[in-house]
Amino acid sequence: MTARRGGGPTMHDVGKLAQVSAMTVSRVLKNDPGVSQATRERVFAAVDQLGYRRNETARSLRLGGSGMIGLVVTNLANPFYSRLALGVQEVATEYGFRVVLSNSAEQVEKEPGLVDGLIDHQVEGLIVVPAGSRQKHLADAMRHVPVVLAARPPAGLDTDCVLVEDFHGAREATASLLAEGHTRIAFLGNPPALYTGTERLRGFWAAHEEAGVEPDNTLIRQGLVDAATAEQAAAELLDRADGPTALFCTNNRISHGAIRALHKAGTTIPLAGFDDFELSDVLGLPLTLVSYDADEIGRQAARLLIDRLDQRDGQPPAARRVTVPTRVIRHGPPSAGPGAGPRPLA
Amino acid sequence: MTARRGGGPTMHDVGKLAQVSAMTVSRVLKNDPGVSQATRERVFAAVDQLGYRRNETARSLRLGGSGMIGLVVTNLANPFYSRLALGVQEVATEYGFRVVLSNSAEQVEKEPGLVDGLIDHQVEGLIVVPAGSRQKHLADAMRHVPVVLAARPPAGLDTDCVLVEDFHGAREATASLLAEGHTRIAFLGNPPALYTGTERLRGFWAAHEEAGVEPDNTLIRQGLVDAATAEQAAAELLDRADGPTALFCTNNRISHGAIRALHKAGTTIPLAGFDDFELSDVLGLPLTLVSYDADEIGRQAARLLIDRLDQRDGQPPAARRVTVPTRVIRHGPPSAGPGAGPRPLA
DNA sequence: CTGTTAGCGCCTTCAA
DNA sequence: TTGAAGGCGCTAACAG
Repeated sequence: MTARRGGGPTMHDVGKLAQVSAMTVSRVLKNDPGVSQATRERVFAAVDQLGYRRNETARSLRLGGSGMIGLVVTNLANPFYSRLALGVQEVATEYGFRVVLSNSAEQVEKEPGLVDGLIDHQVEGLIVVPAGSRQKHLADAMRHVPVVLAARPPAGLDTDCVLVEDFHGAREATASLLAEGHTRIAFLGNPPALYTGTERLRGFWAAHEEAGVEPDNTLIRQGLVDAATAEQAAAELLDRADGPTALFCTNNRISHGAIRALHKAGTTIPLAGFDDFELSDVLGLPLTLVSYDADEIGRQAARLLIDRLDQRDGQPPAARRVTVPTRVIRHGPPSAGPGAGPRPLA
Repeated sequence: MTARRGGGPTMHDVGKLAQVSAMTVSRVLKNDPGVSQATRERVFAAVDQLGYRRNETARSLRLGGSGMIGLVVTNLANPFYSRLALGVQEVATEYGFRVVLSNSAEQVEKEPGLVDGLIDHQVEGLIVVPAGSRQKHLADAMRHVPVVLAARPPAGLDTDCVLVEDFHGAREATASLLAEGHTRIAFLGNPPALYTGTERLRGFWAAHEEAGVEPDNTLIRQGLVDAATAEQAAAELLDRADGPTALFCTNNRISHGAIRALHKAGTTIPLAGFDDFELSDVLGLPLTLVSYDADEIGRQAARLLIDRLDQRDGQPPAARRVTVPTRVIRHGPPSAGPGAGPRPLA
């Protein structure tokens, strides 16, 4: 309640009460050894009595270095991002940094503003999952603080990033469908402007080539941005006489949409996709999911960033690229194979 | 890269380049009308050339008021909290505040430290979803800044909160099971130390009383903290000869655990619970879910807080209590009623 | 229209 | 072991 703007006791107030100078208070609070036990105690008592809290804003102004790192993601409601954020926080906390989180709420055009805002607030570094393909604002940001990218590679920037084995995972999951005899696999993908979009399509394609199967271009739908668009695309494909015998989805939201389409159509065909999700194992659907540790992406990104922060005075390290492994998980009933065609849902 | 601690150009640098004083730069950046167009342009040019960004830390030190509000939640990975966070951000941004997010990662004992840290960083107010039942640290916090509680009522504090219709929702969902003839409904609940725990149990109980059904105490399990503990509790109950014919779960994680237990047991009985979740409609289970808008909790909490911030100099408003409505959603096949007993899963 | 002075709360440096 | 001076970057309040 004391808190009208600028209220609150200062070190000076504490000092007055403890009958020492503000300087001594500062020393006590910093655990500086050169203070007598007696004054120490008086100071702590005064701190307690006043409910004094050190003003970190003033402190960082003086010291230079706010102890904060910024994290920019597009959509916290997507578990991928929230887990990533948790990973970042875990490592940041360990190294004494605070994380300031910004969320662009799916609006790509807001990202530059968020990045600028974080820099204005003196974050010492940034971890960004770029929402779009333009990274000019990140180049600008790098003039001020180190920037590490997560889940997307730099485009025209020279900096670190943490990536998922997008190509490998997509290839493996697709291969598993092909191995079951499927030759008409639909591809439901996010916009190709995104790295993950093209990379996962490449994996999909490579698996086909390796299996000697020609992908049917009419079964490839890109540019899906959420569960709703994915559901519609899936529904259209399923409705075709020469529809797919299996689906490949490039992320969790697209899988959700496709699953909903299958459900509404009252049929099921095997589905492979990126990102495991909660309850995937109880759906009773034949799922092949490419799973990876989103927390770990965040942890690694934080480590790369903090490492860069540690080396600020020296030669900045060359851009590094860290990869987080994927593994394929099978859920639900064994696939009936392509011959069986769409099964009615039990 | 320029960013060793304390680096970066200052207003003074900009001024020198534009041949004006730092004060004039300040005025230009603040859109102060009393500056000639010519100098304006020179200043902007200099800003551009230097890549200057105003130091918000110094600014807020001077102005008093950081423009930040703090949000403390236990687990961002839970969609309930991430949606709440989105709601807070939405309103905060609208009013020109930045949100600093802290996550206690399920460790109740970390919460006081997070709150203190946010205060040290000069947040102007706090929104907290208290993890435990002790709120002493929040009383301390209120000495410094206004605090608004979300999803839990204050205990021994005099401040605003935003609540869900816990009692009402639980009663309604339970009543719907009772109306189908179930008399042996298991209650799977979180720790009774939590408000939501007791409140939802009250609703469960009230529905029974109204239906003239005596709840079986041996079917009531409280203190479940995550999906795993819930799964185990559900499994034990389902294993009993005189087990329940329906389940009531007090939150999404407990529902997930229970659903997994049902799945592993290869049976299904109707399940009612708090929190709708993704794909709930596709599970093919008879679900009765109490749904509400978690974003809205965040939005309302932010509004209450900002309103308090606006009134800092005047008389602080009396503690307000806002309620977010619930509604009951039915998914999956119609309930077979209690007579049918556990059905084998399709 | 523009500049000077002073100080937000803290800490580094130097002196006692 | 403690204190005084000065300044981090910025901006109100007062000149001019």
